[in-house]
Amino acid sequence: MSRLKKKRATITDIAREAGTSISTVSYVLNDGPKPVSKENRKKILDVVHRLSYTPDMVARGLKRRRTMSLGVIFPDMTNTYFPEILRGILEITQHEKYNIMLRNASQSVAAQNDCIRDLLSQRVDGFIIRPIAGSQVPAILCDSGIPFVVVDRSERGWKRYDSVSLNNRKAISTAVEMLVREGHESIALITGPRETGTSIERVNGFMDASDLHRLREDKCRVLYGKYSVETGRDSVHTILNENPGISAVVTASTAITFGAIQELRRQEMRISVEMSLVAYGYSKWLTLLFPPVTTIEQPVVEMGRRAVHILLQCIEKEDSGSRVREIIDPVIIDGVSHQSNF
Amino acid sequence: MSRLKKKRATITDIAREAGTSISTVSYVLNDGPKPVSKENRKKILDVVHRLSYTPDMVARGLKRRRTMSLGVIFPDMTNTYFPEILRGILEITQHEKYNIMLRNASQSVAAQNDCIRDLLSQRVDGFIIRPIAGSQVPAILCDSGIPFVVVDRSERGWKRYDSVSLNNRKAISTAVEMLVREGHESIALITGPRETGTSIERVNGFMDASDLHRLREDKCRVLYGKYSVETGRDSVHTILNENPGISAVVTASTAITFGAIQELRRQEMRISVEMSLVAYGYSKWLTLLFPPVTTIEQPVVEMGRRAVHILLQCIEKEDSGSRVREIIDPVIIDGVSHQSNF
DNA sequence: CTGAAAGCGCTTACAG
DNA sequence: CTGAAAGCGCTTACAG
Repeated sequence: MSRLKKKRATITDIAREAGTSISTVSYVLNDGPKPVSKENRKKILDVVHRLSYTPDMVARGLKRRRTMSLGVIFPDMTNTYFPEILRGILEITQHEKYNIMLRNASQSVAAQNDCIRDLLSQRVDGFIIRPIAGSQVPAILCDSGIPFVVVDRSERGWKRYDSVSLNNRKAISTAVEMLVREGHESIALITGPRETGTSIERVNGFMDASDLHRLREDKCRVLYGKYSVETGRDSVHTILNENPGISAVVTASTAITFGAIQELRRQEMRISVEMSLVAYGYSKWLTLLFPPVTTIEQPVVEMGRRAVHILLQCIEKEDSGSRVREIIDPVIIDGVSHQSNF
Repeated sequence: MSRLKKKRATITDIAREAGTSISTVSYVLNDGPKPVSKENRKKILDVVHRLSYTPDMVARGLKRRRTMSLGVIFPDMTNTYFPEILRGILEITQHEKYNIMLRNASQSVAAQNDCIRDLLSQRVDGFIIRPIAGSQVPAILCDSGIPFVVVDRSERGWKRYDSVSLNNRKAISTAVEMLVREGHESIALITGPRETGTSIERVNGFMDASDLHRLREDKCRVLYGKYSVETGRDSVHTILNENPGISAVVTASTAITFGAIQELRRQEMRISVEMSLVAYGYSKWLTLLFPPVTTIEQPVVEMGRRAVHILLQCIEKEDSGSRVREIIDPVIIDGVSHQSNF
């Protein structure tokens, strides 16, 4: 149980034991850049195995000027949305032998800058960043010359950089269309803050569909709030009080959806019967509610995967090529038929 | 937009510009181990700022033999349980200026070993590991002499090491007691695999309470399955068919709970009226269901926090001191009163 | 208070 | 096919 740090074998140990130079050891460890004779290779590999040698990636990183690690910055960690993106990121990075260094910017631009500075100090090879709402691209990030890709938002200055985001506009217009097709003419959208890019996109989607199907403006309604449970709850409350004609609701985030359902149940409104609901969100729990809620799914894991792909492109081919701007379409999950998947 | 990697300033650049030796630069950067004159300090700090120098943590890590990073290994990432633990871990590590290197062991012992080997190669200063169910402590981990702490499980060989886990036994007995106090005498527990340590603990908790309150064995029932939605669904189905006398259910995980609720709703059983339910789980969504479900919360975020604390103790004070074995008590969340928190 | 020098564990251009 | 040597960017014991 002693915690004495037994010193690990180094390339020098291997060389000594195998009776070669450290260069030769390195050549076999890296399969190059020089060839090594069969005998030496075997001798070296034997020793490597016997001493259970693992190369020191720190030393290698210093020498190669490549750490094989990516900085990942999210505005917070309490939101379950970000762990989902992370899952997608991790899936690819682990496969590609990259490390990620995760940071929480605590919803503050200052903290976000600290994270960037810190990660620069760690010598990450690239960044994946979900910007704080309304923030500008930090000078420190641009100046570094390190490639980065923006996920989930592309507002303001960020627009000029590689990014991957969701097709929020199409998602909401699809939701509305589904309801129209079911015969609804009086539909409400519950969405986030009025000024946020993502919310504007959602409202545009709502407009697209209501224009297309000539829904009467006075029979529809957009309610702004936050992407939160409270907003879902309060908005449903408002709708039931102020707009009794509304027969269907589109909820623009997972949290809003849970809040909305909660309030509908509390008011003993039977979902799908007295009030129809289409949810835009990502939580696997969402599809598990009963009665099943039709969900337009945010492919949030996929967003993480794509971000890594784009970033590794930038890092590995040093092409300062053209900007990549991916927009991921939503996935429609019919509440009822989806049940069988679980 | 050119991606030419502008070479970063090094300590040598700073020394040259400030007209001092690199030693002196290092002394001010580290506030020691030698004192530096006011003038030199100022000159150096000016240059540091002007060149926006950030120390190369890779080089520093190599020299200091300390990377300030912790390896974190989970058996999978699709389960939303692990991101919650991660959140707790990250909260502390970020504050303590540690990095984490996250790995997914894909529910395989072989992959788990690969992760350990890999992280050893990365020269992490310690490990936090949630072992694969039923796995033994990998020799490679013990032999490394690197400190580690086990989270969430403490079966088999793992028992001998620092760990932090949940008081699953107490959680379930508490759940049962709450139901007994409400007058229930015929209670079912829906839990995970019969052999797993965590499941055994839960069943023991169930026994504790039913013994204490002299519940008749033939009126109660324990249903084994997986910690999954399907198990929740199927078990409720079974109970309703085979044990019509049962008036209350304790669900032993979040996923089981969602499955159970889904099935109860589908069968049009009114929760709390025709069937009472106490859930053991962690998802914030859980408390948002309506009618509100009384929840025994798994303090899963706290588990992450504690794990880091213990590990940093081991790393920073090199005491090969006695084993730490923390067991975290559950938190009771009364469904109804909790509503106001959102 | 200051600095020259060794060294952390690697990679690789260079010479043989 | 092999190896001696320089160097990646730091820290720190040692000497002054």
